[in-house]
Amino acid sequence: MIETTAAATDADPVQACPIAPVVDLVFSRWTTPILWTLNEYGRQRFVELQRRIGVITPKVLTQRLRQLERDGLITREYFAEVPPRVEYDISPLGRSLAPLFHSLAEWSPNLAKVEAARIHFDTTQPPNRRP
Amino acid sequence: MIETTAAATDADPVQACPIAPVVDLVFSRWTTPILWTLNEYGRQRFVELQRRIGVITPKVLTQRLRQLERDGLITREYFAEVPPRVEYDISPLGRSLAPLFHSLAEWSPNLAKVEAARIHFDTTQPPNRRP
DNA sequence: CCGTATCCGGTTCGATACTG
DNA sequence: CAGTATCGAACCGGATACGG
Repeated sequence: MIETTAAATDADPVQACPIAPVVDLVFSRWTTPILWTLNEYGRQRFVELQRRIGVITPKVLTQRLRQLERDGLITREYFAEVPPRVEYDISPLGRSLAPLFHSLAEWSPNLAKVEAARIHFDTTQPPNRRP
Repeated sequence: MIETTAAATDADPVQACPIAPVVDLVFSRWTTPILWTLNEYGRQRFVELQRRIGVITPKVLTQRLRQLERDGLITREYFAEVPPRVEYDISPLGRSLAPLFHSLAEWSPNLAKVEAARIHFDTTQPPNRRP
């Protein structure tokens, strides 16, 4: 590596957490719903995505779709019709994330424990300082 | 379900992406490095975490630690010594995320493909509009 | 050592309006 | 239909300083 000091080595975020790059890639804002929807419902066009995701504005949806296309996780196909039609789909690389989504879905029942932990924390730990 | 209109059903973000709550919980900013470090290096104190993670400020680290403690993913133990000592550790619930982290680590070799896709995109797709 | 308090700058998001 | 342009606002997150 270029950095020579031990401090720099310790301070390297990737060193501290090797999975951080993957997280940034896959779990950035809006990327999860987009990939999930494409993986679950298959190839679809812009407005379908927008309606299924629910609240996202066209601007932000476009931004995220471009990003995911650039990263090779989704594909975009343009049809020069009137009215114009664009179809998005998940790519093979994007589909390779499916097991990951499956793991996440499998863990989701534990959310009940999280909710219980929050209630416990809020009822036992006062908002002010704690020893 | 309680919602009766189809529009509301379609617009429900959780409906659109059931794993979104888990993602928000586990992959919020800084939570991944914190959980990873605790899971990898075991019980440690505040400054150790701070040095391993690298660049995080005490304020933000405290915020995220509190959040994770409240969610039941980590534990905090205070020792009334001089100087005071605090030790954090991953909880059983937090440790149940380990397979997830493992899946992420397994996927990380694909980052090379992402990098290649970006280069391809940047060299073939002009910055201006595309059909 | 382990935080908390305050200020402040930058990203990012949403709302809105408009084009091909 | 599928975006793009512009604007304003909110939300972190970092720097700094201080307290138990």
